[in-house]
Amino acid sequence: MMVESASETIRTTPSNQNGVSSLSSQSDGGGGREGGSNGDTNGEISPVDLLHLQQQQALQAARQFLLQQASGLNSPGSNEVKQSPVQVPVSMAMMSPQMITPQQMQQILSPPQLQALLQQQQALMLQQLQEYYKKQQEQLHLQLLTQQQQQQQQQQQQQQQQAGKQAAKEQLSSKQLAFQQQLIQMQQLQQQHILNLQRQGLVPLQPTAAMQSLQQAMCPSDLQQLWKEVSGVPSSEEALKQAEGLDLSTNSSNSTSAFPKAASAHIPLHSMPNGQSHTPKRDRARLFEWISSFTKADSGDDHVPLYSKGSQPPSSHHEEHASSHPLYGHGECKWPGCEALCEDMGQFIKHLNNEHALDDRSTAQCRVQMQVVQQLEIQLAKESERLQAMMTHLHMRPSEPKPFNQPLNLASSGSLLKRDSEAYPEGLPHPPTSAATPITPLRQGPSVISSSSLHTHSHSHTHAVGPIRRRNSDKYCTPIASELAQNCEFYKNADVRPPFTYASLIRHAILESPERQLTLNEIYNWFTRKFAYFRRNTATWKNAVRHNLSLHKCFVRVENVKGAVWTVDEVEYQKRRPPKMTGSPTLVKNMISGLGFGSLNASYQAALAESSLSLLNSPPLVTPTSAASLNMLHVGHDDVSSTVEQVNSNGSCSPTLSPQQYSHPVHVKEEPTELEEDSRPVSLLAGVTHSLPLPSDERDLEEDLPTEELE
DNA sequence: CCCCGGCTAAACACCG
DNA sequence: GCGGTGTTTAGCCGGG
Repeated sequence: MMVESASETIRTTPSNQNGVSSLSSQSDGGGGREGGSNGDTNGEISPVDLLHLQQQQALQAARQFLLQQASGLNSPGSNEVKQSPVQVPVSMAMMSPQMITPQQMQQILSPPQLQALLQQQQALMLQQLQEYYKKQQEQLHLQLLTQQQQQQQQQQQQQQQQAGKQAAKEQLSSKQLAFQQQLIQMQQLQQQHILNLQRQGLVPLQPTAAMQSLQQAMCPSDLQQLWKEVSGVPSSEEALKQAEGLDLSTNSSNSTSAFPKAASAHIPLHSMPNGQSHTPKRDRARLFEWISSFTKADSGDDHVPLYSKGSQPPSSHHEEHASSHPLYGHGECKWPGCEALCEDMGQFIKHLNNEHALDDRSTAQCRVQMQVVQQLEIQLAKESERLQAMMTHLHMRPSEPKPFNQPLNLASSGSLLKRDSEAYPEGLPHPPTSAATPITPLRQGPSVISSSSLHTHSHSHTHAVGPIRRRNSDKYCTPIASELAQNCEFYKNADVRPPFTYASLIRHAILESPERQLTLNEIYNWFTRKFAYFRRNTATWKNAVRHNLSLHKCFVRVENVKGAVWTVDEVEYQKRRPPKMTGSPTLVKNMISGLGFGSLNASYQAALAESSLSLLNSPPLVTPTSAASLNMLHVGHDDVSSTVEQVNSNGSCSPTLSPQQYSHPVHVKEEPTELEEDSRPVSLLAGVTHSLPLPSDERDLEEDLPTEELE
């Protein structure tokens, strides 16, 4: 009796984590440190870490805010935060603010509030960034001036000596050039940082002086050239194929490789929560808005002629609008590869809506553009590293130890960028700092948790913090594979429950194995290997694993020579997913409303990535008769990238459907007529795999299936 | 309120 | 008998 009541209290401990935990977010920076169990305190701070810190700051501010709210100190005032009064639960109000986890924070504070708080932090940070770069530039200027003075002096000496030391002189002027180069690079660095922040929704989109100088530094023709390099031909199919090829080819490549390859891989992997492969039509408008804003962020402000030839002076009759639309300028459309002439804004808008509507072509072009941007960022990282080395070599202090009182060590910006771009081993899709993956609120969990509430429940291994409803994440959180890939190190070291269901974890473990089959013990090992969380309470979760294996039809036990192994019946797994979830508009709504932080962009970003995931599913490598892969095409689920794995990790790619190929299944869980039911999706998609489908076709297929019950 | 999916706990059976 | 494995049931919880 005593035991029961005790366990009961344990179980009924606040389950307030509900969805939020799974809303966890981005990732991580730790993403790629492979080398070991380091707890990672190295001196350098990557941009991702920087963002984490920023989030922490925001959360800290939120805590203070919360405390104020709780103690009745409503700040008088006009802030929008007030428009949605905080409902602080009593229990919360009694807690020390430091006890409040980010999840709770997210629950307590309404998105606008969080947004506002975050924006405050962002503004601060942006300001600090700018100050930092300003200082750097000043230093460079100073150096430059010094060099010039020295040069002048030396020239005078030379003139006096008449020695004709031409060599020294040249050396000096080359030095001068180098400094000028550094100045430019510094500017670029600054602008890219700002761009990053903006793209990630961390900084409000404002045209800044930095932007303009960026455009001066990066001449449009270069970008144009880049675009052409990436997309080859501006035609949609070419672009699509290009993007597809890129994505398929570079899962394990690192970012320092050749240009087109480098930037790829991440986009689809960061795609969205399960089932989001279909963007509801009503969301398309917003998606378009997002894309526009993205482009805007890229191009900065009006006269940013991303792709303009700049030959034509802006006509006078489309001042405001013309100048306000980032895709329009100098009388022509600046959509990548378009250059259509539009006399006025109205015509341009019409053109935009007609020619660049939200379809596969535009999506693909947008993706390619993302890759362009990402590649530029990678390039920036390298240049920054070089600059750092140069400065180090020249004994220039990049900056004072603490130029301004902030926890962010921007001094190592150069090298930290390097880390982000180069230090991701084993093909982990390292968390991009770019538009390709803005901070996804869904992944804030790990990073946030890791900093603030990481080991909060270490004092007792109860479930007070633990039992997250993984289902939430399972429904609309990030694909498990990409999530795991990104937060691999995080979960490995942090005692945080992964936001996935046991079933999806088991499935992932099995699919990850070379043979697509694992013994129970191997599954156990995978859990303990991958998750610190599963290194304790073994009885509990092992029981759960066994329970899941037995319960779910998608797990098939196969007798092997050595014993029994478990495989995944992908069809069954997909069937488990409620079809309603795919593409549900409420899904996006939930995410947005539940998250706050700039999740709009993230959501649509993910949606975009997801929508273009169909490219990855294009079947050239897939056995056409594979019902499972077909199924995966149309059934969105949480583990989108698993489809990628299907293609990548096993060339033959007969995804786990036939355990017989290894041995004979002993007893499959009875489910009458389940095979017949599959004929429907197969037939619907039957034609898709036989030839490389036109993207639009595939998209339509993909889209019609789930949305038919929505619209 | 009901249903369903997910999690935990536990009992039980089988087997080496 | 013991431990591992596998199955099944029950109860709770949160979301739809």
